[in-house]
Amino acid sequence: MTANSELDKVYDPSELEGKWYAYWLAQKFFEATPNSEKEPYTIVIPPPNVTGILHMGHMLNNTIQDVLVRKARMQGKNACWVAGTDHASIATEAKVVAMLAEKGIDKKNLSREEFLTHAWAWKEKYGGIILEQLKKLGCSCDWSRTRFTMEEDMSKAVIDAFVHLYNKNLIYRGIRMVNWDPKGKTAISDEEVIFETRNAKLYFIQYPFTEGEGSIIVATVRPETIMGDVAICVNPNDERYKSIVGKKVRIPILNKEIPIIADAYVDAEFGTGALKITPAHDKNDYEIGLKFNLEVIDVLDENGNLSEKCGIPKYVGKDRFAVRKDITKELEELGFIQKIEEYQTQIGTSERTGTVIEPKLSVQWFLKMKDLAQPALDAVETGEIKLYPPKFNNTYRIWLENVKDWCLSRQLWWGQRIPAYYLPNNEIVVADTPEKALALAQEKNANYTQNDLRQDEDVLDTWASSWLWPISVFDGFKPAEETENHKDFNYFYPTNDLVTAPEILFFWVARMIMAGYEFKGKKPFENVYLTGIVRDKLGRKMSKSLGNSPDPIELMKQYSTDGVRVGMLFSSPAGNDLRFDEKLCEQGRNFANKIWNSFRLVKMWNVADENTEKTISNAQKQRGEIAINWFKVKFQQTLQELTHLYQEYRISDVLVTVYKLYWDDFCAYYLEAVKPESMETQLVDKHTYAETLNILEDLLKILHPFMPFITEELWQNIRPRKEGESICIADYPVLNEEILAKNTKENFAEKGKIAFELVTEIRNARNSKGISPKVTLKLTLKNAENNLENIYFNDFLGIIKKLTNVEILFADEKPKQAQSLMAGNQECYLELGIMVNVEQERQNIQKELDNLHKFKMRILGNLQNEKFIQNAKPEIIEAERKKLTENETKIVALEESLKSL
RNA sequence: GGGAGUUUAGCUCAGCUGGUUAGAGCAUCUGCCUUACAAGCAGAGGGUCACAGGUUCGAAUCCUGUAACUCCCACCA
Repeated sequence: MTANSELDKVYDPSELEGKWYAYWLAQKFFEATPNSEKEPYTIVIPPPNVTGILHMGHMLNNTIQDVLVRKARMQGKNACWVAGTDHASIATEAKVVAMLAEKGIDKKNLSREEFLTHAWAWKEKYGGIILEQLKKLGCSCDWSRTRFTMEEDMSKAVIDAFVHLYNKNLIYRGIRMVNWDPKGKTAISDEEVIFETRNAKLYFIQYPFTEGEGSIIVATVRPETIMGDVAICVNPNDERYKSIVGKKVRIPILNKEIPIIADAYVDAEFGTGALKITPAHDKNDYEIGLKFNLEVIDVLDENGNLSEKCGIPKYVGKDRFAVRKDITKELEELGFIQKIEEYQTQIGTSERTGTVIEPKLSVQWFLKMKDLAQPALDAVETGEIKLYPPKFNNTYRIWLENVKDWCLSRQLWWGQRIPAYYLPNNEIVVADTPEKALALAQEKNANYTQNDLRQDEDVLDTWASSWLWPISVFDGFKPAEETENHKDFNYFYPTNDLVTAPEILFFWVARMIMAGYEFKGKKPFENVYLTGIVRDKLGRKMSKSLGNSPDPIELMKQYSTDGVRVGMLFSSPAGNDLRFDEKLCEQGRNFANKIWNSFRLVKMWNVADENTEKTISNAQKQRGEIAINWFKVKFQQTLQELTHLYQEYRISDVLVTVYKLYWDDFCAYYLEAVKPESMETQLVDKHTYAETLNILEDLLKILHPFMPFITEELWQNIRPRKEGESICIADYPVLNEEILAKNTKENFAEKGKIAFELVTEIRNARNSKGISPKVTLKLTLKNAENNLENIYFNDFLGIIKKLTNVEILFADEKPKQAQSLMAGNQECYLELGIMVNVEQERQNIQKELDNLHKFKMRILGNLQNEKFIQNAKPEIIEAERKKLTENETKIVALEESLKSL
């Protein structure tokens, strides 16, 4: 009875995954507490939106984090991966408003408190979904540390930070042009505006001169804002208009007089070369308005409807786009429209609500960024913080050098309310609690009571909490006495690696760096790994609206979680967009299956005892011995490579390297070489068996960060394990210099390479002649002294025999009807047992000789070139000479075979 | 408009400071139900390294120009 029958032929993850994840949690393997004897390794998750559900971007991102964390944990570090969610003020508030609307509740009819009650209820009900999904992905987060950016402590940190910055005079209130989202009724940041190319119309409107005949024609896409016009601007060098600068025109319909001014900003080539200046509704116009000290007339209200100020009662309260139509019609009827052209323009829309953004003047809170940016700039410049790939350094620098002040306020309720209080005389006090605010107020006037204080209605931008994330998750803002003198913070901060999408390099990464230096005088992390964007096969970004994103949970069901994790990481180097194809997951699944079956094979074997040991042939034992030596070297060399690749964060290269080691070297060569001779007894000697288990165990360990579930299952079954043991916390293999040194002496790796090349040649010859692998062929090695020691790779002869089904002979002469093969410098003859087509064989050899001669000419071209000898590095010249010798040996051998045909 | 990046096999990507006859995986083709795995085994074919110049003994690699694509920033009404 073999173990074979106990194990399924196909890897079935359905029960394993849940079982092992539960075990890991129960054993608290992922929980980390400060321990001065262990080196910490910390990652804070980029907190997904609390409204979020897992998408392919998360899959990529979190798989990478888990690989890093699991590896660090196995390397004995105190690995701490902090998870949590972001309150995402706009997105969440939008969802809650929509949910309420479905129930027939209008936000307008709710008080702030009522609304927040609904919002919290919603959060409690739906907020944790994504975290549960991350567990499915196998993420080894310390769930006991899960945070939410709006929980009390976290919010307190945000408020404290605000007060700190305010007191440093870095926060100010200003009238600014902001991107107004009329649907969300909030200002949004530049980064949240998406420009879309849309078809629009360009209206050519006449503004008649106040004196004399004629008019100036202005091209605009926004006729509904003419009531907000305060000037017409032309380029000072524009010959057409030079004479009229300083004159006045009348706004059609409104009949208001405005001046013609000149400024170099205006492009004479565009439209008519005349621009209407509407400071309240265009950023550039606003700038010009400031320069010329022009009035600002805001003709729109917060809903995007025309306001009282527009001066035409019938339009007041009407939607901006409706008014555009109406006013166009009216202008046309009155003859003010010269023409209307079709026009393509970039229109800013809100990332969150999709509405067309309205540039709007409003009072907002701003954070001065210039000083904060400097340390962040330096940190990356000096390499104190490293970005992977480094190509992002440039983008980062340029952005920070031109950083603009950060608009902190949002006209929403879901978020941290701005801790600013207005006094009856409109003075402002800022403090973290109403009590302290009152105290401050009373310094101004002792008679003030709490009732005199009116708190600002706005909340802070979501990023005002996320930028503190690496600090606040470790309670870095809490007083020392509440946190055992910042025990967690001091131990886990600065964190090690941050893994995130390049889209939020500025929103989030740069700001976290600023916050780190500003509040703690220390960087928040050392390395930033920027992932690529996950796209579909056609290169389109995956999005809900396109419906081109697969459901990650379904994928994991179909291909196993390990399979999908592998699929995500195959060929997705840092910073490169990933063109996702389910084929990749299939490949991952196949790999899992391969691993599964290699394990089955080993499980089938029976270990020899004292009695049976002697029934095992020496040949089998010898093969085992050589294969073990060879593979151990191979493993060490790979391990060396992996260290290097991990250091450079080349995660997919790590995966591909391990994949090849497992599939090609371990399965195709090692296991095939070591396999028992007798399929009845399946006997292997003790030594081979023990070493095979060791090798398998090491392989599972280096695979574990990528494929946590299958590796745990197999690791648990390799040998008996005790409760509380796990591959999660097993020691990651360390480099063994001894094995590598031994190899330099004995050349296992190189000998194996030549031997396996010969194997391929033999198989190829067999294959091309259509000879079944079952037929044993004769392989004769040319060997003058008939001395095994003369053959460089003699240790591997047994393995060659096993892998190719040949009988190995020695002779000086080439047997009749044999095909010549070269293994390194060793000439071999393979008898295929069929008539060799002499002419065909001659041609083959001749072709090979021609190639060798061509190559020889190239080498000689170098070696006979004086300049090459003068300029090339000695080791290059040496290499060329070696090539030449090898080339010549091969030529001699082939010429001999040609003669003997 | 400004800046950055990319372009290597049918596809996705390696190729570090110039020095093997340019590599891998997938896909394709051929042959195999060979005593773990057909989600597999064995083997093969496939590239003027985007294009044009230049530097060099030597260029996928460095320089210049051109083209295509991508991203970021700005936003000509």
